[in-house]
Amino acid sequence: MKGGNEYKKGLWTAEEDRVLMDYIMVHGKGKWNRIARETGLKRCGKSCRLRWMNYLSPSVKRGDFSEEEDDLIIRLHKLLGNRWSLIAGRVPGRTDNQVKNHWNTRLSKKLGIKKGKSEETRTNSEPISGELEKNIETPSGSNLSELPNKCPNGEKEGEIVTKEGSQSAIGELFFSGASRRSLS
DNA sequence: AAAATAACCAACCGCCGACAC
DNA sequence: CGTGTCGGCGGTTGGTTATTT
Repeated sequence: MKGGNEYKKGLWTAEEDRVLMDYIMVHGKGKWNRIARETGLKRCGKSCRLRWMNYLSPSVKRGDFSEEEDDLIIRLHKLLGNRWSLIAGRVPGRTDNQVKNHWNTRLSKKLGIKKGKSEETRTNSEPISGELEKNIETPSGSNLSELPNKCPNGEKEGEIVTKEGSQSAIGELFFSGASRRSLS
């Protein structure tokens, strides 16, 4: 506390990125809090994780969102509300932070959704139905329920595993998400 | 051309659940 | 079994860039 916290804040430098990359190449992901201790990097574990997840990970796609991605996000948001990690898990190459930013800065505007009334986006009168589920398609055209998890290198991606035999991927999505945080 | 404003993006913060000790 | 630590999530903020006046 006193004496300040030894962790650095703000934008990452190329050198810090390199140290983080090197560590992950050798030790793999996880154990984020060890990174600072073992590499001398002056970043807390959370910051390292965020940097990797949102920027350094090879599975992160950069650049503009395509029309298909926009559409997919809009549909998923209708179903899931602000469950950004769940939504991002269904949008290949996009992170929760990217999806969240994209939504807040562009899509919500595009749809005329006002900030501050979050539940506006998921009206109570709109049940999660099989109809909607059918409408969710990935840019590649495959149905949501058969979408494999992203992350080509086999990294575990969130808690959403489309269990074989599961009749409703949406159900899985929804409840696994709902279990994390109380749905207010 | 300069100043003001808007838009965008990266990163931080606080909270919560899972897990190890 | 209780406590502490860690990882993950969603909301929010701050800095930078683009656009408008």
